[in-house]
Amino acid sequence: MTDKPKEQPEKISDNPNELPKTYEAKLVEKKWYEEWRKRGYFKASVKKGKKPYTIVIPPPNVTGILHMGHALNNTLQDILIRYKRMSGFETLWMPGTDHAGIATQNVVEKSLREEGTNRHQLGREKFLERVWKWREKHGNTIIKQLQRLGASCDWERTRFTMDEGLSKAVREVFVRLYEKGLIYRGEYIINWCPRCQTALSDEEAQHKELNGHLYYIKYQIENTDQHVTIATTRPETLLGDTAIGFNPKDERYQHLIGKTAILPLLNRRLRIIQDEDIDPKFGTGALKITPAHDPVDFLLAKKHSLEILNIMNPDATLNDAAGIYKGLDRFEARRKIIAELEDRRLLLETKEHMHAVGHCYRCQTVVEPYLSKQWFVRMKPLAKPAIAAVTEGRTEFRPARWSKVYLEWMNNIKDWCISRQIWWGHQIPVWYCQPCRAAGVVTSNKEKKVYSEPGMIVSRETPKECPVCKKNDLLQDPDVLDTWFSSWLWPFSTLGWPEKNKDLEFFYPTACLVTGYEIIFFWVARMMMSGIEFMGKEPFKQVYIHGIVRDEHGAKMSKSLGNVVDPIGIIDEYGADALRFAIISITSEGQDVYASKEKFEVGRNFANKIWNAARFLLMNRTNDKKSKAPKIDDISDIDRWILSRLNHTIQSVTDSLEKSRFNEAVSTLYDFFWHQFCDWYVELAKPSIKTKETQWVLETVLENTLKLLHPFMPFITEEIWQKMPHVGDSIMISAWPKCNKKLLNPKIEEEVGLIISEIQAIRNIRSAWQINPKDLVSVAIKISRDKEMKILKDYSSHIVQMAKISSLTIGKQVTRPKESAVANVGRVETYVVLSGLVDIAMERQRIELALADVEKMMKALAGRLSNQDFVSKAPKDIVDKERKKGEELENRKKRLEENLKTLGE
RNA sequence: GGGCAAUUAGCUCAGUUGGUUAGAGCGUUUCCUUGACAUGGAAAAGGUCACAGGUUCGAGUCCUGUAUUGCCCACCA
Repeated sequence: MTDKPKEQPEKISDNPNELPKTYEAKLVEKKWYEEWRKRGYFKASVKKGKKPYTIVIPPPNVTGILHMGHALNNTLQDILIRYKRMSGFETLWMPGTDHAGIATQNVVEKSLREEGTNRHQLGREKFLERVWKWREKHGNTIIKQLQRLGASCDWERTRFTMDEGLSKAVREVFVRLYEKGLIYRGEYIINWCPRCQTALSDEEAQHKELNGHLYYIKYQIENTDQHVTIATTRPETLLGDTAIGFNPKDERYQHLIGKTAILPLLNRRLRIIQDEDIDPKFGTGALKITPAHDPVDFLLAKKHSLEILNIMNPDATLNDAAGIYKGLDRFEARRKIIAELEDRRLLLETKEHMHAVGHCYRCQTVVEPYLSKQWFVRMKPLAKPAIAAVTEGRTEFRPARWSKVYLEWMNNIKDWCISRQIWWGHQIPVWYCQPCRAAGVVTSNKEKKVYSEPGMIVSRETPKECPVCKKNDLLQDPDVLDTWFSSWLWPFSTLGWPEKNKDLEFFYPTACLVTGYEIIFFWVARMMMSGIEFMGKEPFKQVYIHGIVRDEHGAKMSKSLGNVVDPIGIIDEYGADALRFAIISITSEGQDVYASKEKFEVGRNFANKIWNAARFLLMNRTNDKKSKAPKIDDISDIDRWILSRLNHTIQSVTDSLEKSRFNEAVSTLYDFFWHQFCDWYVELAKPSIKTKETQWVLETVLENTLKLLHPFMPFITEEIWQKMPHVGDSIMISAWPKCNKKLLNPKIEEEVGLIISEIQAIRNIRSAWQINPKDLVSVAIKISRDKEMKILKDYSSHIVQMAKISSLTIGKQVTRPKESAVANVGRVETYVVLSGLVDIAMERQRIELALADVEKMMKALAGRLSNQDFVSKAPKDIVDKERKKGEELENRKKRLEENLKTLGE
């Protein structure tokens, strides 16, 4: 562990036995990652004549530590970047982190709490110093972890949403939108988190279905003995009621018109109003109206000029307006009020009631609809072109169904509450001139018809004085902006905007955004709007949405559930390549991923297989230089076969990558390398391994496969490639393989397919009769056509070798040897001599089973072929194929029947 | 309330213009420590593709409905 590798990666060792027995992922990963960085392979710059390919990373929170979701997300991006880099693009993968306002503030506040203090005792300035210090110390964790994953980001460009350039972009955007009339301030019901004590946007309040109660409460009608019953889920809010209402069409309540109701417990007088928006079918049809604590009620209050009474403090305890309930927490108040209503027989009924309750997305506290003055962005005008961009196909979602989700949200977009009552973030670039504010003097934007308040100054730079009174008694708005107000600028702010520069021109717009569906609204949709608004172009051509990584039971991974599979742990144990390979292979397009530690073993095993196969080839190398391509006529059919398979694989993997079907690419490579190359070609080629031709084929197939694997498994492929004879400095910057169509050879594939089936058939018999793998058997093959005769004769030495045969007879006149078992492959009949071992009953059973199988297929086929509709309507080639198949089956049946007859002879 | 996904071998999942005998990994069974690899090799067992209709010569694949599960959205208090 302690000794460092002293190898010189660039140099090709002369020792043919150079790969260590096992793959040391840790050492190799460290070595190559440092080397790649040192050589500047990750760097991107404006290069005329080259096509750009840009991806911006979804900036992880500075508080983040790498979880499987990150591992998946960033592996996908790295695959695209590495693939495009090898394909000749100038690739930029722009990295960075997000300051994550509330999340980060929460983390630092927690440590303050542990020290027995809080941010208010510390004061704003000292607190912010603390947060910056925290970021210095911990903010790089996730970046380092991404590097261990192998991410080929241009790290020298790393940005942070609160660095100077991005802060400038934020202020620029705020001022521009304000001057366009798209930012305003106002008093509305917003989602309030009483624990974080800040406003949240609608998206940050996550609705969860909860099993609550519906309380039926009696409200008395003034000066009568009548009453009206009202159902509510939040009885404590009745303290803030200022009216009750019903639908004007609701006949049950017509007698209430002109009357006044009495608020239970507090005995306040309540107006009775009528409104179309009140649903007569819910509860009793009568509604208690609490303007300061319910968005619908707030609108009704505005419409009917009702009094608006706030009964809550920011921490969700009740305030003075709550009278004797003052100081109680909202839920305590609820219990107390229910109890008192019960005592006074004002609670008529309590029903179970399922309803959706908003929760803070950062701390899971139940949010409170709360009346307060906040800043908002008017979204409809921004949404319009962002809708068109998707409906007109300039930006494409993958899988396509997400565009529906996006459009649904965009079409129903609401204004965005962007102010937060926390300290960590971009402070709102608005100042108030205290004297002018007090005097009611409007200080800015008198001419433009935009929102303004007395004394208000909206400015890109910190103003030195009031433009009107020239005094410098200015106070900045204490609120900060929503974290997403900086993230939504990410695709261009990271490239230097609002400055105009070559990078922006070259690398914007980006090619593909890779992200999970949980942030389509938070981030993707908003980037679309800002990109179009400020750059005049959609920020990405494609949005690739992947699933969420869950545990093996489908639960979200979380520390508290203890079901986390830690990617760094997997990297430590199995290697980054194993992690990358495995996570991609279990991720099919758009589906959630269910991860467990065992699933990563597949990746480790594959890496091990690659390593050992490469070690074997290098051990048997006859030449330290790159082999020269032999004449195509000099190579064997087996060689042609694997070259055909290789080119097929190149084509298929490239297609899969172009279609973003990553798991398909990975499984194609797995199957090709393991089951075609290792299981068959390498085994078949062993006798000729020292020949020039085989050397060249092995080398060529290995090198090209390593290249195809490189985007998925960058480290092991580089390590092996460097140890192979090679041209160039690194596999990372080598050219992506191209399919050579001339080498695609269906005829050879069919022939070798027959040989493989033949070997498998003999092995099957050996296994069924429990012949020891060491023992050789005598085999006779009867063929009926010259075609098969030639193939089998050509490959007879391979069959002998692979099926462990002592003597092999091939011919048309072959008769069944005594005491032998039979297998049929196509029209070829194979007898394996079992001298002494043969058990007639068992062999009969084997043949009868095969016969039953054939008959079943024949029956199905006969049904199809006798169907006139099929014969006349299906395409000719399909019908021909079926007919041919019928002949084959007929033939096979005959042979099996004959075998059954001659059994025991 | 609206929408979206999923339902295929014991388990976890692939299967994209409908067309051979529906595939993989893990697990299981049998055999093998043979000079690349036991993180391995050879062979095998295992599926009425949730259910019910429909379209079609032909459906795991397309349409309609049902059931179960999961997710997202929504101001029925």
